[in-house]
Amino acid sequence: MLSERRLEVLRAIVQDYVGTEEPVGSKALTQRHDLRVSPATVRNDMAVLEEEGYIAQPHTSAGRVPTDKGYRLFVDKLADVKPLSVPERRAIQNFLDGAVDLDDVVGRTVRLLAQLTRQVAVVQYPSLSRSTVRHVELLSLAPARVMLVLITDTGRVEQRVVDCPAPFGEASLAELRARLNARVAGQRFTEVPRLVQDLPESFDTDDRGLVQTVLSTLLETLVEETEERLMIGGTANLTRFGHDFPLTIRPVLEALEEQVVMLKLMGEANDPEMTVSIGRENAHEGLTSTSIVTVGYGSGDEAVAKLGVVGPTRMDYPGTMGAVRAVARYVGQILAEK
Amino acid sequence: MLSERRLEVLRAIVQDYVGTEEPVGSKALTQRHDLRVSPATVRNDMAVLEEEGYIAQPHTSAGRVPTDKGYRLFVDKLADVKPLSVPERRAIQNFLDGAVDLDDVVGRTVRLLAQLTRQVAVVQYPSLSRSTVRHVELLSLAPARVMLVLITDTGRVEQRVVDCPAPFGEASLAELRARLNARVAGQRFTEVPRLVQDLPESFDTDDRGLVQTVLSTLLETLVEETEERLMIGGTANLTRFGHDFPLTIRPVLEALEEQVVMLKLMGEANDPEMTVSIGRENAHEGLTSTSIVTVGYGSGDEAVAKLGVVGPTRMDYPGTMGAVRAVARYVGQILAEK
DNA sequence: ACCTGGCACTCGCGGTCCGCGAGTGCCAGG
DNA sequence: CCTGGCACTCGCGGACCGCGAGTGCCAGGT
Repeated sequence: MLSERRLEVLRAIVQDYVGTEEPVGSKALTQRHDLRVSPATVRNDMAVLEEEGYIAQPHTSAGRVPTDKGYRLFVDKLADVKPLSVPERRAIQNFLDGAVDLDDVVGRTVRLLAQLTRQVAVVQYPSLSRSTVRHVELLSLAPARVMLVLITDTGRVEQRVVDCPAPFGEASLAELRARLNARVAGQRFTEVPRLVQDLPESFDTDDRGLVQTVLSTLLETLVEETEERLMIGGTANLTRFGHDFPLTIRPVLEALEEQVVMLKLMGEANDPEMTVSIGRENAHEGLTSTSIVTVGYGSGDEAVAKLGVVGPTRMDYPGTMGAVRAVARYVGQILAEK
Repeated sequence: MLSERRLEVLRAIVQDYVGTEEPVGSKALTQRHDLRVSPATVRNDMAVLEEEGYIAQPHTSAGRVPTDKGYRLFVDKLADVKPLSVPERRAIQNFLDGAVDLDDVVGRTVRLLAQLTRQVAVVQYPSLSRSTVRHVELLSLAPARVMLVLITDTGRVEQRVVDCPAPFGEASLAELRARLNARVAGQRFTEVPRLVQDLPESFDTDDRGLVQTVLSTLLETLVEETEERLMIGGTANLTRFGHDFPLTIRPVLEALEEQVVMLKLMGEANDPEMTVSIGRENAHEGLTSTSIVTVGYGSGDEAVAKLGVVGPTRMDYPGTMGAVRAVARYVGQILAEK
């Protein structure tokens, strides 16, 4: 176990390095953080920290730089989440309050988060898997064609065109619409399959084809749309990454564009409070020199989706974590109001 | 006016520079493009071309590089749009055919275009202003609350919640739904205001409040949604931009994230065939070292939206233009099938 | 009038060399 | 266990330089 002072030294190294982006030496450390000991002592501590793998030297005779393991310890033990200032909070609220629909809420959240953290922001659309059905609408487009519209309580609307095996009457469609809604309106998505299971049986044989086709499309839509989508913003902030540009930035941009990748990574972030995934902890090659801060948000007590930021491992963790948490809270409020 | 051979020299310079990314000298030119003249002659031609502003030297004693004006001439007079190969065409079609809904079509188009051109792709959602109403659906959510769902012929669905001044009966709502659809279904957006103008008068005074509120929300939605949105992809290709990275790439990323900026730029591209905006011709600071190739696409004869790519001024214009045009055509076909 | 080979000149690029200084490890003494 | 001192390492930035690609110009040929 590391002594109190050594932890203090590690904390100082992380803070300085994050600030200056340059390897930090023993002398500079003692000057900027009154550690009450001499550079020589700090050097010994640093030797130990290096031995243990918390810091490393880019080259002999250079200062030290935190390793992934060092950041890990910093985040777990040494950093306090930095709360936002009052004006910042007010700005968040004002900005989000102007949103008119779900797309707008997500869009504003992304821009906000990117601006606050000066990093790349990623916001997942509220998941459908935990939401409920507000209404299912069926419209006949042609003798054997139905448009199915699904409206959720988070304000999302999905629509599909269904081709039926045989023509059907307007009355049958109205009947189906009524009975379907009676069963599923207000219910959770996950409940729907069970609730509609015996619905075809209660219809005339003539209409079974229609009913079954519509239902299977509905269930498909529910499954498909449970795959979340996300919005990304602030990629311009990647340019602040480092000097060794193209090599670092390219795979990051590629990963960000692969929504599947991001969804998977965010899916793995399961801490109810907040998850920080550092460097090589990220299960994706292109993101091994980035850290991802993720937190869940939701309209009520329950999280329905996640949001977060992607930045260099060398980032301001306390500040970033504070901003991410604050934004998640306010978005939750906004969604609850809707 | 420039002689035939000088134009030929300019074309050769553009082609070589695009290929090698390095200033091209007189000797290399004569070797790679049998111009049937000696390097010295080419040098004289180059001197003239430089005098006229079509090419420039980065430094004395370096090769020549095309200027914006040079690319302009190249695109206008010297370049033939390069058609895609058969396998490429087949791949496009296969890829786009798999799309399930409008979002998917746009998403796939973006990825396709980015991959084909190896540049940043921008695709505008089909504009509502020229589309027609397929159906308007009204659902009562609460005694004085209606949900309005607008379905367009391009497959887009918009929804709004309307709060009415007073409660209303289910029958009134059905009545409104029927009459409203009778008037606007199949009609263009732009016609809708005229068509519904006298609708309130034909209802009982009791229901006028409902009718008017719903109608005004509908009209609002039409206006709001005429503001187009767009999808962007392939930003990772920006890393191939050049060596002087951060300075070039940053403003481009910023511009791309400002949808307003991109919409404005695309809006200015009014050539029915294809528009190429080169370097400083772009009315946006951050994009003065990029070129934008834009083309309209649509489900029928008429263009409903635009798509294109953003890349360095030093891009393969014939190839890019060919890819952009081909993709626009296939997307048009897909939309028409829906 | 135009093209061409020859020639002197320019100048960026890449390589080498070197001194400075920040940073280190170690040691002996408090 | 901390500290000041000391010798050592080594990356960085600047100075220097030679190569070679590229140029402009000129005189002679067609």
